[in-house]
Amino acid sequence: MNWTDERVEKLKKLWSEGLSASQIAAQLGGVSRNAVIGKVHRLNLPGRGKAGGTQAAARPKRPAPATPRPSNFAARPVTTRAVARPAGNTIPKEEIDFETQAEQLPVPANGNNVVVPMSRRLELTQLTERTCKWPIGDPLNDDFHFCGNESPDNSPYCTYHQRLAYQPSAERRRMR
DNA sequence: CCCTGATTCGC
DNA sequence: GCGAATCAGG
Repeated sequence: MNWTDERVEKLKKLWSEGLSASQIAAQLGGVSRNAVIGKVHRLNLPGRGKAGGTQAAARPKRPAPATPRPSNFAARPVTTRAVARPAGNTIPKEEIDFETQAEQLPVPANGNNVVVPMSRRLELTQLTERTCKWPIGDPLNDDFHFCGNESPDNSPYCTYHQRLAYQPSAERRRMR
């Protein structure tokens, strides 16, 4: 597809709004994210400094053409060190007042321990073949998003939303 | 593996 | 000028 003036304008606009190259490519259509990035560079648009999700600056221009290795020298064993990390926590502030918790979760105690998974809050343009496409929220609202959790094989939904989507007759009868 | 942007280079 | 391949990083 050609880079018409309109498309270039849209590119500039979306890029300035901070959308990622792949998102822009998805909106423009007919181009890859590489094409978008290439065009951005050719237009001399400001790249993404440290914000959003890119670094890769100050790289050596050359990937080192060919290593002139002395034949009497064996390849040096690269020593990689594993550093112990502080281990980030994912503690969801459990400050629940036990006297106030009249009703915790509406989970039916009929045997299945179904837990509503946390969604990844993906936007439409970020969905891939492996992401759950279960819509959450009002499409007219600006907090509309998709589940985005991993879906098995080629299924459009994750294992949780699969059940909601297809509701096996046997399971449906047991409900409520 | 998913994603991000950056760079190179044959076309 | 274009963008796939590749690279580097989260």
